[in-house]
Amino acid sequence: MTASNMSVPLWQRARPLSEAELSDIPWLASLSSQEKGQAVSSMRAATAQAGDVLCRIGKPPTYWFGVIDGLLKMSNDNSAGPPITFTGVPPGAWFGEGTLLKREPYRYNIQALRRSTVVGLPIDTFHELLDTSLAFNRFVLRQLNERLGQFIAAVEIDRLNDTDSRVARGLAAMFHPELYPGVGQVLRITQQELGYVVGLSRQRVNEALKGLQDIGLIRIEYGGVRVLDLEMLRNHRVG
DNA sequence: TCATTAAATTGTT
DNA sequence: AACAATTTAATGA
Repeated sequence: MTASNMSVPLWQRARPLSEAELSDIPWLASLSSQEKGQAVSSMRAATAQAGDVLCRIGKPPTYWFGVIDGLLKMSNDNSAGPPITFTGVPPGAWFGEGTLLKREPYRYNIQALRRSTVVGLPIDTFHELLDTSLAFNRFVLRQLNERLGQFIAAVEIDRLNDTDSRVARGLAAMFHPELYPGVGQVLRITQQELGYVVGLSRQRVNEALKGLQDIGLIRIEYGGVRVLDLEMLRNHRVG
């Protein structure tokens, strides 16, 4: 899967957000009307094709990103060390605040696994909202806290180095209701895409999914997975 | 809206 | 990696 575009042209095709898209953004509702206007007028939506890169390791921070529709992955390919996918990035996700806060270069790549609708809030607006809006601060803080919990869980599972558990954790992470409110009970992801996210072959993912389905944690659907017991999926271990 | 066809996805070897 | 079976998406009457 090669990137079909160069560094930034994704945002040259950017457009204002539709009403439906705006209503899908959870933190907008808690802003004052003035702050909301500020955010809405500076935000841009764009369609990323499969393989498009939204941000690259080492590039200066430009936007706070949101996913309206589709699927992205966060990884460290083409950096020193082995390629590792940190997580899949499903609809409802907002990310990049850590990099923006420190005004440091991105530490990961974000790439579209399939055609996706993404939103960018410029870094300047991001900081203005941080300086003026208590509600916005609360959202960002909660976001950072929830994600910290996810990464701790990730380290825990990776120590076990069990592939079934990696699939379970990767799935459970993307079903996180606070971080990814756009997902719901059914995550739209193909087994091929899940393979990219957890770093396994499609065949291996297929076997792991069947195992998870047998013990009643998920139901495999065409082009997606339905979660039946998120708590058990999170804590899944072999044996 | 329905039938037909093409494309995508899955399950299996 | 390749294959067949199944599901969805697209097309046009």
